[in-house]
Amino acid sequence: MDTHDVLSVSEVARRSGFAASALRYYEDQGLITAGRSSSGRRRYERGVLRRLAFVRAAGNIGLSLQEIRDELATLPASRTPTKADWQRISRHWRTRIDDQIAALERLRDGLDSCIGCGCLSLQRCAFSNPGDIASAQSPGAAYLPAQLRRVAPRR
Amino acid sequence: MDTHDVLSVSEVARRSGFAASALRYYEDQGLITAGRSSSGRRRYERGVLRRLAFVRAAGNIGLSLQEIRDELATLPASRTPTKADWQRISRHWRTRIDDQIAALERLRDGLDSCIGCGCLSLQRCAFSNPGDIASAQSPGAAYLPAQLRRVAPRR
DNA sequence: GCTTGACCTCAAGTTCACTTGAACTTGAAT
DNA sequence: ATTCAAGTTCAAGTGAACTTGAGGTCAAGC
Repeated sequence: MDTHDVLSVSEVARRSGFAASALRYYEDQGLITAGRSSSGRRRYERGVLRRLAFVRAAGNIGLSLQEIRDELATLPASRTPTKADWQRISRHWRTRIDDQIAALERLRDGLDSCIGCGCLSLQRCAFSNPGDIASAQSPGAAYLPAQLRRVAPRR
Repeated sequence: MDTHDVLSVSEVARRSGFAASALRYYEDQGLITAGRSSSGRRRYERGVLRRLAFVRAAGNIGLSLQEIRDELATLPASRTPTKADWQRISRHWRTRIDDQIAALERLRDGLDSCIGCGCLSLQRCAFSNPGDIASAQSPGAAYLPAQLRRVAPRR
């Protein structure tokens, strides 16, 4: 079924869990590459599965396809990534995840303090203060990291 | 500047931090309401600022506009929400945030274990296992709650 | 009386990450 | 020989959450 370590679209789709259309899209976007058979069909090297697993994992921590492509570009295209490669990337991801967690914790704490103080108006509440009201003593809406945040555009 | 406790679009935009176009959109979507002046201009009651702060906060924890509308609908439209109203909602949000944090922590732990074990292939790694490889001993990609997850469609 | 600026409506555009559909070719099996 | 599944390209559609643009109204200030 697998002639020469080369995979068809449907095989890659099945084994990666991505739809064939997504694979074509990713190729279009430069995240993966594929060779062609004599009749024009895509032929994937097995390494593509590693890249796709990477894509999924990166997506799971909230990276955009653009960012994923950039990060994939830092992995040497052909050879299997070294431990150093992986550690560099995972440090990056780890930081990102930590930031997200910290942001959510701040959000939760803000919510808790809102319950505690019973400030129902939400207007002077640090939890969602968008810069309303002259008494801007709160730190503003700096609870979430950019990717999660929906902030009042400053002024 | 504020005649009779009534606010213009630009005032609400400034004080809520939402663009005027967003305010019109939210009205269209039934998240807020506005009266009209004799010449057809929007006239907002001050309460709209509370609702908008609510919208922003809810958006920050990842609720869709649809969900926000549903939750706003559980607040009695006219009167100021009671402490009980707020506690019911905030319990809901609190749970949601906790889930998100827990999901990210699992993701981080998965990442850490990947660094530890040096499994560069990402293929049998629980961190991003998309269901590839017969040795499906890992729990699958159940790391993130639905809203954050990008899972391999099962089969 | 005229310009300015704030406002109005409604349709269409934007971004992201894909999916869907139409129209066509290929390789293998019956 | 024909039928079928699997593949191809390219254009257009999807949905969420808005924004932008065109074209028009209205009240106030000079």
